[in-house]
Amino acid sequence: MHVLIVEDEKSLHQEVRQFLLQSQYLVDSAFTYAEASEKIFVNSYDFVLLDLGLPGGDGLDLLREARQNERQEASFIILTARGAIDDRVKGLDLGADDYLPKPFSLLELQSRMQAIMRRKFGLKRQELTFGQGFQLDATGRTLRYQDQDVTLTKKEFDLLHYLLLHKNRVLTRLQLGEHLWGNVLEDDSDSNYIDVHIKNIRKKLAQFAPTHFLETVRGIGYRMTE
Amino acid sequence: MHVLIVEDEKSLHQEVRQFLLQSQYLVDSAFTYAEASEKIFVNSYDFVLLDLGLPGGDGLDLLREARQNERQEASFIILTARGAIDDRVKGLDLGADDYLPKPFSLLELQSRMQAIMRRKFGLKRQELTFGQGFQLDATGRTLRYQDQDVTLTKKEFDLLHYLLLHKNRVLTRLQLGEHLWGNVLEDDSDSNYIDVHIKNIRKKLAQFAPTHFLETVRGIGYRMTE
DNA sequence: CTTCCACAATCAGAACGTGCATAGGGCAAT
DNA sequence: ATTGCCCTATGCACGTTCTGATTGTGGAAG
Repeated sequence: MHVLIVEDEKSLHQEVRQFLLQSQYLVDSAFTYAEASEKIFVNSYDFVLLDLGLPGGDGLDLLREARQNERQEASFIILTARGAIDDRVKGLDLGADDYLPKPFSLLELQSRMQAIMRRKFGLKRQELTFGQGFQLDATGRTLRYQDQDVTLTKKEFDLLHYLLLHKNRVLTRLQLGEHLWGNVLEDDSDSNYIDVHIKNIRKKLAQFAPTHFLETVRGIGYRMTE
Repeated sequence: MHVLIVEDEKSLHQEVRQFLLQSQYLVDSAFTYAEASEKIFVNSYDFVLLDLGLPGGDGLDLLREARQNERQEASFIILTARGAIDDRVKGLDLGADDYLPKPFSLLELQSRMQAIMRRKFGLKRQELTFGQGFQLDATGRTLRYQDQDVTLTKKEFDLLHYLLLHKNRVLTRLQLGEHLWGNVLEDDSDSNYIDVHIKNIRKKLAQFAPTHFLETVRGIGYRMTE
């Protein structure tokens, strides 16, 4: 799931960002109207969290713009201090998916996002399958092989999940470290804890089926294929 | 992709450098104003990561200088202590491509660079094709011939990738050495490790199709054609 | 056309680096 | 106090990269 946060107030922005990163979203940031406009145009997001009081333009215009582009499938959630019913109505008219008045709790944000996802994808959960018979349920945090449960620890699950979200891309140890451990500015390249977790994951999965889908890319990192 | 890091604070510099190297960028370094100015003038970069608080001069002057040189195509990303809004505005006015407040996450840096690249080249995924049926995916670090995987080692992949990025241009051993090994100006012409790698690449590719697209240019270096 | 030389290609093996396996200690949750 | 998870440390094995010697080749000069 790819999310764009459009919010100029730095501390709030950072807070939301951090939270979403921890929830396994891929997060992108925009602080101004221009930045947001460009990113929405260039990338494709699943969600756009949109603050209305932006420097450089009215957030609602962004929404309008985006809705005119039919290729755009992002769900917009409007964040604003203005409790103004007016904005709310306009926003929803223009096709916003939900509306969240500031201040809001991160948990509320999360539950609204999940609600939208349910709406969007039916009642279907976020399920990722791989390697003939494995099925990872991100919301229930379970992994199944055919009909048997596979128990993973938290870190193992997160690591596998993250790799799975980026199927067919090589992820470096640094990238993994940053996402899963938040090592923002640390260089523990001398540590091998990621390797150890990978090894443990492989060991657990190998009880059920060969694990060639979880590849080592020598000198770079790891990759899930298929 | 060739990046110049301009940052006097050593540990941060090193960190970013390490990360970018691992992300397959070609990295060059400058610690002072003078050093940076010279390197920007002499070389051509795709990105310049520019710290503003430099010994020997104001970083913004560097940006201004560079922008006056129309042959200069580098994208500038400004790195500076959080909250200096003034600098930010000035930087963007002068034509910086993006702005990153310290401290920043390496992933954020990467995603911004990718965003800029998308803007610049309109690329989504870096896929390069060559020689009737070969397809190289830079993000997944895979090479395919029709539907079969071709496995290359790290150096082989990087070398091929680099040649491919400069299709139809002859690359000298010095250029290749400089970019792939960071041998800035060394006359180790007595070593033939590049030839060896070329040979190994040819050997692997030849299993699938003739390799006339990878040419030797006698006395100069190598070239990918088509 | 032949000779000759500089440069490229090839090859084997040495040196190096990286990932894997394993074990154990610290720490948090219970 | 006990359990289980996460991280660290270490040695090993293997794949990768580089070296140096040798063979092969294109092209300029005679």
